Amino acid sequence: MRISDMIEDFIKDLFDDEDSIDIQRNDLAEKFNCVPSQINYVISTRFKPSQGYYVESKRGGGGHITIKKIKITKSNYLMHIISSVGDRITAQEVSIFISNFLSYGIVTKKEAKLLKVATSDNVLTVDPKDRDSLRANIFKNMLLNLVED
Amino acid sequence: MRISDMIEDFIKDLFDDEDSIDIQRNDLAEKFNCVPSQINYVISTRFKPSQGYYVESKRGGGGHITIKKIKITKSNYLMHIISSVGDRITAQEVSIFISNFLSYGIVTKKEAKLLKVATSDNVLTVDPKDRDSLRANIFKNMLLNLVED
DNA sequence: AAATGTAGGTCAAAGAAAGTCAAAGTCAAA
DNA sequence: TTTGACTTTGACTTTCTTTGACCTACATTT
Repeated sequence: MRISDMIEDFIKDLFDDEDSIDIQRNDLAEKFNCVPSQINYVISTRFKPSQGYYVESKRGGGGHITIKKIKITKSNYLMHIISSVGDRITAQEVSIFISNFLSYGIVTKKEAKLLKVATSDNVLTVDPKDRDSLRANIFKNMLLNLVED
Repeated sequence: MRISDMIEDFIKDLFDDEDSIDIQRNDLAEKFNCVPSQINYVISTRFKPSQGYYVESKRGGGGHITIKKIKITKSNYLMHIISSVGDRITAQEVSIFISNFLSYGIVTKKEAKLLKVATSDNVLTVDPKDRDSLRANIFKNMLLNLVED
């Protein structure tokens, strides 16, 4: 079995009822006798939004990586959307999603506004060729955090 | 947990209904077994004026540090933040803003999560040198949408 | 007024994590 | 048997925290 797979399993076992776990990259790397960056590899390939995970981290003394698992019990509608959105998405497509969310009543008006503004062309002041992938990223991660517990 | 975080929490707990507190740098340092300048570090990273606090101090015998909470209404508060955020902002600064929003009760938990996600380093997959200005943009625009009509 | 003691302030170096990226390796499928 | 996707590795980078040496300001004595 590959090291990456073992690390993946190990991390998934840490979610024992909890829906959020904390790891230290270096500790984990040491436990598995691999380079620290392999932990990043595992996280970026196996704990993606499309797989229902949200990741954040902090560097420096006391640094750590937090992985949150989204419970798919109730509203798997959002989860379904998240995994169906690819690597890139236009503002127009996002806006269609959002109006559907609104009409299904799965987001509030305010949440809809936040989603919209954070993914709008005006706000995403980056090279246009990179905009749709940045937007996809922001959109999916925001949706992850709207999934009900 | 980091010492700096414990000191931050300790200080925040001192605001028990009061909107102004007094501390002695050396006492606090001793309580937490750290060097006095660590108190300055905590204050300068977590209690900045732009984050809704303002700080004054006095040296010499009977010296002390006073930290005051800025008291204003919700939309004024947001407007204050929006105008005080410059062209660039780090994820850390945003995250402090957000925890203040939460403790002032001016955003819901979900809104806080959305703000955080849409401005986090992990999600803003752009050239790091452009990240802080993109973040400032997204953040300020999202806040504008939280201001009550 | 000068000296002394008591606070707090500053800044840079050292330390502690995590992130990035590309090269090299592996392995199955075409 | 070549190709291409996936994995492993490591050098280098960035971010955040901790520490300490030295500085400045105020108060109290002499």
